[in-house]
Amino acid sequence: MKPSKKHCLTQQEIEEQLRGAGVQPTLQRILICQFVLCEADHPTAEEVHLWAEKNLAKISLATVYNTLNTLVDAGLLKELKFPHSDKVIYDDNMEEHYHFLDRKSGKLFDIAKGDVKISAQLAKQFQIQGFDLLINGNYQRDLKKGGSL
Amino acid sequence: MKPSKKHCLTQQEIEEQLRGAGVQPTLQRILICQFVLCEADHPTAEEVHLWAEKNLAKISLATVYNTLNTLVDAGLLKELKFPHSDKVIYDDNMEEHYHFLDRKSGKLFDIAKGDVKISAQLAKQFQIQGFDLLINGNYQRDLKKGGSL
DNA sequence: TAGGAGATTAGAATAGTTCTAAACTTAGAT
DNA sequence: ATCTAAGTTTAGAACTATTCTAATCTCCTA
Ligand SMILES: [Mn+2]
Ligand SMILES: [Mn+2]
Ligand SMILES: [Zn+2]
Ligand SMILES: [Zn+2]
Repeated sequence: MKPSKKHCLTQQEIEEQLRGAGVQPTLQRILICQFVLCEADHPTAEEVHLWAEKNLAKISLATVYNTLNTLVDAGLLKELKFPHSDKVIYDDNMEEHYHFLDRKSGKLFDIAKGDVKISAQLAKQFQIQGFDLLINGNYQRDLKKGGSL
Repeated sequence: MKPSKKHCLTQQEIEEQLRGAGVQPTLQRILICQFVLCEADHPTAEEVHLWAEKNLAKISLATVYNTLNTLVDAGLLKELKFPHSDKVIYDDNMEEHYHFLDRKSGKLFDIAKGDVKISAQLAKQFQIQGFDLLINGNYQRDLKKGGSL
């Protein structure tokens, strides 16, 4: 059970994705995509920048922000903000979905929309268009099956 | 149907509330409470400050922040943050409740917890402790009964 | 009616992000 | 291959919301 690489893409595939989204595939953008599209899990801009520094790339912080914003505008990334932090986090899961926040670690987990049912009985003035839901609680790794507390 | 004053309190009552919560009822704090507990609806610190300036009180911005934080710590106010804005908003509704955001106006409405049912079928690793829910959509004021679109 | 805790204040500091404007790179058009 | 214009990267300044600092002020109490 190794740290699942999610979806690994070759440099070629990343370049195609960028071009397909109308974004020039520069060296910096390809590198950042390698991280945010393949490796990272809900990273912040700061984390992207730190990763770049450690991985043979000196990319300015401005470029990190520029690139992340470009990817968001191109529809390859979503920008999210949660109440427990001031930092924007970037999400490569483009499905509509919710999140679970582990209070202890601060780690976020994707929750499929279908796993949650929300029904609201509101006055008819309220025309609902969408829900932002953050579930918070405790994430218990390594839980044995049928474990009593 | 006038702009319902929610719950109007006399200066005496405010002083009692403050003292009861272990907070010294200074002039500045009483004034700010008059606004946040009686008049305002999900205000930001900036709005509290602007209101003070217009209402015969020159209160420094630092005091506005100090007071709001004091009221939060004393349990008279809740501090909320939503994804559509960087500013903290203060909520005098101390019941657990959700919010509806009108996309057009940016206005927030309280939604009673009982009006919404949330049920999540998650893996047992996820031990749910609470939900942060923001419903967004369109608020249609002055809706006639049985209105077709 | 002093002493001292606590409150207020102006302004500096901070954090995350965006802006500015100059330098660099690239993609075409010759 | 060369030129040019458009697009990209960059360092650092600017910006916004909030907190901190440290001096002054207020108010309770002995
Ligand atoms: Mn953005
Ligand atoms: Mn606070
Ligand atoms: Zn996600
Ligand atoms: Zn509320």
